[in-house]
Amino acid sequence: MGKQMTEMLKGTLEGIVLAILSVRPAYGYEITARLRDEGFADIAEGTIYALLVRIEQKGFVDVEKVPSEKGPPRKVYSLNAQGREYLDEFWTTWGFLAERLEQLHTEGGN
Amino acid sequence: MGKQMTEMLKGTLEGIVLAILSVRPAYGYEITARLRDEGFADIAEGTIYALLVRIEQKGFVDVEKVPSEKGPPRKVYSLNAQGREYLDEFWTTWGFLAERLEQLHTEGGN
DNA sequence: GGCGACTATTCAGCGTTACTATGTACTAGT
DNA sequence: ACTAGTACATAGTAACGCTGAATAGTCGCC
Repeated sequence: MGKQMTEMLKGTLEGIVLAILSVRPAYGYEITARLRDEGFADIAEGTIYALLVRIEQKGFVDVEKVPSEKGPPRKVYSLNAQGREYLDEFWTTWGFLAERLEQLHTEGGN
Repeated sequence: MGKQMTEMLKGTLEGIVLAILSVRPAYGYEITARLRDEGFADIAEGTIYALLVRIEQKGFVDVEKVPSEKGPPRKVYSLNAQGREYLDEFWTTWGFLAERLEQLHTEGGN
């Protein structure tokens, strides 16, 4: 992946995953696959799992272990109230940043 | 500043500064002040200076020392061809990310 | 029954980035 | 002198995503 994208994902990837979980619960492998499908081709699996551990420790998600038909049991994550609140803040922060950047982009001309 | 913003700025702050320089050359103190005016209230001076050193070392900017009427001489940075190219890439990367996030935001409903 | 392919999670070590906190230096006003 | 404003610099820290590898379960094929 481009280094630019790597750095840009810092802080936003967490929001992206929370946003995915806000639609419906999901487990790590599934999230990774979905991100790949949606164009984030090179996000490392390890990155997602580490992120999931982090948001669990922060208390943004509830976890349930569900047996899988194929392979080891899945850890299904679902967004809780605290996570939803944090996601709201995320959208606010993102909105501010996106607005500034759009302004800079049109200002700059190209 | 919120921790969310801090993390989100990683990777984008560099683009923001390059975008500012693409309009016209500027020096560190000036850039910091402008960012403050534009709502990035709590960006530390040290952050900008460190960033400027970085983009200089990467060869994205040309530097000229200009005496100031008040205080030490200014280091005026101007975007060069390589920096402009990198800025283009930045906008492409940013555009992709912004598109994905907007999609997620409307999908998520709130 | 052994092997690869797919599913699923975990972890140690690394590089990059922004923040904190502090220091240096020059000018002007009181 | 002293303070405020201008202007730049840097050492140390924390957070985050990536690399690369390990572990473990299930399935189908030869």
